[in-house]
Amino acid sequence: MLSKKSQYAFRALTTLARNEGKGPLPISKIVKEHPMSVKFLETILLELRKNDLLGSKKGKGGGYFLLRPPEEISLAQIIRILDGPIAPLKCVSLNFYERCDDCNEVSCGLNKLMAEVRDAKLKVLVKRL
Amino acid sequence: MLSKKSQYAFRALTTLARNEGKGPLPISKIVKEHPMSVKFLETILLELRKNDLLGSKKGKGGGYFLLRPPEEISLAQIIRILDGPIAPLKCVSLNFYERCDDCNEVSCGLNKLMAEVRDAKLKVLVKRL
DNA sequence: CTTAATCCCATAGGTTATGTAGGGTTATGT
DNA sequence: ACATAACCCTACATAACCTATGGGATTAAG
Repeated sequence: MLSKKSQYAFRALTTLARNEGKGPLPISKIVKEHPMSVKFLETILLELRKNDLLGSKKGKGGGYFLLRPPEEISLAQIIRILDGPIAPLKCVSLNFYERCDDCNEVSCGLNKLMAEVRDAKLKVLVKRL
Repeated sequence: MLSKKSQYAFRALTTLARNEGKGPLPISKIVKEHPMSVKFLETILLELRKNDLLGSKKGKGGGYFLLRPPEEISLAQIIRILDGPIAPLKCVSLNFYERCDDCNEVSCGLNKLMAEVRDAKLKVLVKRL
């Protein structure tokens, strides 16, 4: 299940994408379009900024803006930052790999399937915003 | 991410599938093949039984057994019972549908994508065990 | 210089999910 | 009777999730 974090992030980013090139957009404006907790959105955008997806400008006239063109931003990136791995198991994750000690990765029938799931999900999620 | 519940269930079910037709298999035997908490597995198998995936027999010589041929059992069924919806959002779930009030389902760009993700996942998960 | 807008940061609470553990009850075959 | 095994209830520790609060730092504009 997609977390609210990622859901809200998706909505905020689409708004930011539509605002592309028009300077920073403050949280207050984003919330006007998508009713949600301002404080919660704040932490979300902060996290996206720390992961170099967004830039920000402080003070009056400040706000958030995309650091890359919208075409280069995908849901996969958002999810990886806010929710973690796309793969259903760490042992088949591309970006969050961890060895699993209770299944040997060679013979475990599960990780084969989960790798397929990962690829299937990715094929959809890498589409641009 | 797949829960441990579903992971353990998968392993237990493959063992039960291999034991098909040879009568009930007790938890003690399953655990011998897949080292895991007996108590935890107990609750898992119980849940699968309540959802008509498994049958059980008490007492000496008792244990668990599949209620259907292995070919008719898929990971999708296991996940739905133990982890819930396959779809990343309730509003696009086939088996756990719930209206979402903060996005209107017609124009929300997210649920379209998530429906695609659901289908992509399902295509893999409906394969037989 | 003052004010208002805005991002920034830390913390805390309530809820739910997760994984584990203990103890006792009931049914069954020998 | 006895041993085996499923069944059921409770409790707990940890983590994740979502929201809320209070303040601090920075900037633009008047």
